[in-house]
Amino acid sequence: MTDQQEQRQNRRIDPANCSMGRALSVVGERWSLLIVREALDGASRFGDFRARLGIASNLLSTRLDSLVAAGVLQRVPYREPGDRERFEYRLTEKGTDLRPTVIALLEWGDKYLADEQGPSVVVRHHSPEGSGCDEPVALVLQCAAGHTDLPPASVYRSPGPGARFLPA
Amino acid sequence: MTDQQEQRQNRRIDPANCSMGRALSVVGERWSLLIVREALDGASRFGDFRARLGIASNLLSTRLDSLVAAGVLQRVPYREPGDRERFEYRLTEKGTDLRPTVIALLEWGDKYLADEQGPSVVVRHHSPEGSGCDEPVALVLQCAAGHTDLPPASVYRSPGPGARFLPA
DNA sequence: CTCCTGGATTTACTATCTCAACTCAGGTGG
DNA sequence: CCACCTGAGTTGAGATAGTAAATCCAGGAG
Repeated sequence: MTDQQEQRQNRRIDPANCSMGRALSVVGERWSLLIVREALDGASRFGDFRARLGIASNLLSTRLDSLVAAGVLQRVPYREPGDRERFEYRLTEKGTDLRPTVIALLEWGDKYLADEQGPSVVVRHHSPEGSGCDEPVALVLQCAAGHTDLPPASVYRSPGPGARFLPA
Repeated sequence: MTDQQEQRQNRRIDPANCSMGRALSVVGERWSLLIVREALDGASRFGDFRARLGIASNLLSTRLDSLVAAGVLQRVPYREPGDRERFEYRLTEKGTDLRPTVIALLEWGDKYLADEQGPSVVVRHHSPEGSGCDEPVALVLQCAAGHTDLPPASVYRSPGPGARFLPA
């Protein structure tokens, strides 16, 4: 029996009982991750997002609301001098924790979909004003024993504490 | 002038000229990444995906086609004994390279959206049959100088070779 | 007062997704 | 030879999500 045949017959984790599916229900459509990307890059106001993304204002409105509802963004009042109170949308910790996801997509896009000139964006270590190394940053898969550079085949999904299985 | 104000006025990279946007045009809707997730976990046949994901067959059909067109999956004929020729969908390298994206979403979901019992899926190092460490695997942001555990604020986007800027 | 501006909401339209039913090619059993 | 089963789709009606454009609305500015 081949691996695949075996896998097909084994008790399988219910795919709906997967954090990735839930994650996608929050950020799994056209705009959410792009909004998060811009927020990670400093955008916070309605107009910032609108200008940077070219998103329709009604959609931006509903997406911002749903990201606030999901706890990814926080609605914070502000007031520019000589202007009325307005709101801006700041990333929560839950929001900034999407950075690896954004970077993973960015890296994949850079590898397979970039212009001939190369990637348009490079993520670097150390803040713009800071001193520091300024080296490019990458995501690395690493196991708890410290092994790194894991080839795809050496990584597998196993049931965790919250696993539910499919009926045989 | 605050950082944010400065950022708003500086020359900005055209957000459409970003690999992440392009990546999202390939895998940025409800099902593609779930299909890739199942494929990474061994699914390859129409019925595998259908049973595991509960996706409507027409959508699965079009999604598989578009993933093949995008080069994420490859359509390979096979024939079970006593059966006619059929096709299965195998990940290409471009497809398996989505693993970090899948894992990033999984980790985020585990942190914020898991059941009380904990995550349902743990990604581990070393294949099921193999000897080896069997330790859980995580994504780590690491810069080329070897710095790791980079706090969100110490990472920034800078223009790469293919950058296009927005008109001031 | 009236106009202007940023931040939305409304409306009308289109595209995409869901669910259910149907097709179609080949294999099997009678 | 023929009815029928199975896996892999296709078709079509209705719901959901996205797009573009117009409108609203609460302050300030003139």
